[in-house]
Amino acid sequence: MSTSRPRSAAAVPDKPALEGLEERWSRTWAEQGTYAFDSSKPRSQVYSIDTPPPTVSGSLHVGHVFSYTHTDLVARYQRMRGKAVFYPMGWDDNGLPTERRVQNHFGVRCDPSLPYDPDFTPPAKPDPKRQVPVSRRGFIELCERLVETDEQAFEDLWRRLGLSVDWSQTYTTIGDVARATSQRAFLRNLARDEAYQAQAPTLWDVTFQTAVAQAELEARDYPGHFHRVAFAGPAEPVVIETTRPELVASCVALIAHPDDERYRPLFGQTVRSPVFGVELPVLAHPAAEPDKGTGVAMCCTFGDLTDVQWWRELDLPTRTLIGRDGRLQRETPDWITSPVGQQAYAALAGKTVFSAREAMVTALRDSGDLLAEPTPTQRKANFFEKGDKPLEIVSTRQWYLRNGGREPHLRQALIERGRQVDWVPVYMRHRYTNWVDGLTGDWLISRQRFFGVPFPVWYRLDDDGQPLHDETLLPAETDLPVDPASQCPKGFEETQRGRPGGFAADPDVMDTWATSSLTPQIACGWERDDDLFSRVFPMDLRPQAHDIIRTWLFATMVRSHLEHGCVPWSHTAISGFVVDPDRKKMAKSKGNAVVPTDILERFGSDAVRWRAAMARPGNDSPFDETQMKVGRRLAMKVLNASKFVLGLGAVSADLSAVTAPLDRSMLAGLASVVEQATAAFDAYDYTSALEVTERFFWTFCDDYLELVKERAYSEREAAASATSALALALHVQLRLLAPFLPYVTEEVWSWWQDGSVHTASWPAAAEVAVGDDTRGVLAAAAEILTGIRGAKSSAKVSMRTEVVTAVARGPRERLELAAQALDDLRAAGRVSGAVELEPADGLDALRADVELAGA
RNA sequence: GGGCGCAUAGCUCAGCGGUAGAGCACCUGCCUUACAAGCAGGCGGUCACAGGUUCGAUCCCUGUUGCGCCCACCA
Repeated sequence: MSTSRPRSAAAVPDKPALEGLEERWSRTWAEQGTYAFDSSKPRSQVYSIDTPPPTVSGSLHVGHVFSYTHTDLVARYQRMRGKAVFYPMGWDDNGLPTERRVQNHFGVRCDPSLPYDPDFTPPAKPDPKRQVPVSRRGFIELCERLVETDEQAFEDLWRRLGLSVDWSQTYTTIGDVARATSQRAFLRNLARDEAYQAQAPTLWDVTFQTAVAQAELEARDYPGHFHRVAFAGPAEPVVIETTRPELVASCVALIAHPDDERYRPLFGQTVRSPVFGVELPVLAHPAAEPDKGTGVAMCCTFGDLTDVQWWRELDLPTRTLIGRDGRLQRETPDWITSPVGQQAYAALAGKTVFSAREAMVTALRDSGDLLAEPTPTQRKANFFEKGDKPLEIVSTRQWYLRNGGREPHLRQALIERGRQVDWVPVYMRHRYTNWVDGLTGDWLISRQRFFGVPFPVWYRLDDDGQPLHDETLLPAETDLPVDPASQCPKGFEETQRGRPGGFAADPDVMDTWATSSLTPQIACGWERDDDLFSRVFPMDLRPQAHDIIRTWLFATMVRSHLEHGCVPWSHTAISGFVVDPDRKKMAKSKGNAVVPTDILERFGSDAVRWRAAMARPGNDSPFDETQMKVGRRLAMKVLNASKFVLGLGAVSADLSAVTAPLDRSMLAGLASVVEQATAAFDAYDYTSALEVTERFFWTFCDDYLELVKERAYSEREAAASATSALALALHVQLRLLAPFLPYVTEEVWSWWQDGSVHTASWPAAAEVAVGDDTRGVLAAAAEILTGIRGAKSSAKVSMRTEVVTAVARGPRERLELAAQALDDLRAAGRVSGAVELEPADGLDALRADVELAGA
């Protein structure tokens, strides 16, 4: 064997077992730095992976276990191919989930207006009703403290699963590096005019009181009612239909389609709103749909995105009614001028949308303008994916990043970037293109939250203490990360904060995707470690699930395109979900999630990995425990078969000693398996690589081992051919299986080889190449053996039963192949007499007719 | 309404122009000194439906139906 030095087989245990392998080998790998990244390799010899950072305040379920295993299979294959694998792990501790968790755990709340107190200690007994305020910096410190334990638990699980991550390469999405990177990238975007701020209608979550981005929307069914409402027209009442009567007071126009004959005479005229008596124009716009409702719509600022379009394109006034807290504004709007209208508004002021709607329906009923009882309907409404109240549209000042939503050129460029990435599976690219094509605006990156990366921006204050949004004060890149709430801009004193003529910090934080879109830059050492960056970026692989193509994948593409002018990675592999047996997505909230530690405990890591490997990229797979048992059986079989092979004395060999046709035939088959598995892995088709390897392995065990063991046991010279072939086959198969079953393969490797199987080289077909002359010998012999076994099976006798005579019939060429392994066949079939070979060209398969002893 | 995917044995899935495959489950046997968490053998399918192309279609094309996911639909 060329790659490593054989040792004696004395290390083979009597009773190999799976128990204890995870603990032993994961410790060894950690101690020996088996998976450490070799940062001296040039880019061409590096394989770098943009691992998804799991949300640490969430919990891992078996779906994570599967998808992270998929990535590890590729990582292990590339490592064995000789690549230095850059395989970092991040922890996503940025954003709302951690914010809530830290609040509950420590009994604190973040108040960015507070100065940083380095001696802050959270309450000894957290009281959820009395959360102690803490500065943003203090809050981040608490977060970092809390996630440390979470991260340790996650790391323990990943290590146990056998992920070959380089644990010295970890990052968090709220740590210094991530904050500095996010702020640096933002400052660069700002300098290139890719980031800008604007006062504009914004999708707004009233619960979290923050703006949300298009990518975070979720349309859900929402029950409502249609209300037929009359506006006083010049002649007759104009009737509209609305599900949001509470917005009548913010109505700015009635709008119908320009070609709609029913309303054409009204265009240019005015109507009066019911209850409030506000005079409103009737206007024409092609976005109005004649067959919806009554064909004429009430345009409010803002009820939905069509309102925004009308407002913008028809240059309508802004009559904001709903505040950031989701309640109708308390002061009577100045556009309601009649005393009756003002009095009516008083009944709505300060109410939530829900109560205001009830009150408004009463008012309309009283005024006689509600023409029919409301009829129930199911409508779709936009929700923040983490929220539970429909989004409102509120005009606010926000930061945006250009993402092609408004610029066709940029949009096309980003779609083109999507084409430059190899998608696994390919059809997932459509989801990307589809999403980019459907963008309706730029990426809103600011959030009115506390725990996140703050915008590295201050504003100069005017003489009244109001921020001058055009006069931004920015930090130097070398000073990043900054917390503008606790640090002051260059040239100012902290005492000038909030004072007229002084400065104020931008109060917002970045969207969590604005940070996680930079995982390649964070992990690869962008502007921090130029040498590393040049060796690992652009990366080779982005593995992720299909539900976050529109968010994480797209956002990462945007950042890389804008900053580096290239794609962030050459490949992306999209995992499916693990679903429950009813095909529903597993989620902790649904109570159908399977706890990974439990599964690993019961079946072992290799078994779980085997099951994960059977799920092809992009395909959802149902969770089924019986499948885990199959993987466990394979792992056990590897231990037992290896023990047997080594016990036969097959520990060292060279190819030239393999002379028996049966042995050569087996190796020829193995050479083909190596080629197929390699091609499959190169195409990221780990499932096929496993299938072809596993199929061979079972044949190897059930047919070849049975046929050859008598000869291998024997003292004859022919034994050397068998033991050499066995040793070669084991050496190759262990490496083929190593990415899938890292524990048992490492265990067996340690019995007779030095070093780790995981740093051994991926097998080459040449290692077992014997030429084609004996191809088919093993298959033909196995076929006759099957016939003999079948005869014994139907006679319901033991396989040990002696066969007196056997006659094999079938195509002449197949018989001739089998003839080359006749002695082995006789031994395996326990044939005491002769095995006759009778050509029968009418048959297309080999048959065996046997006479059993004692029959 | 648009996009994408799926439909093959009871279940999970391969195959994708030339007479239907695997594993699991099930049935029948076998303690065979590597493995009973094993081994051997077996049962089981008009490859969703309807057309078309072809000498030939599970496979290619068109349509239909059903399922899943994504997006749009908020008057």
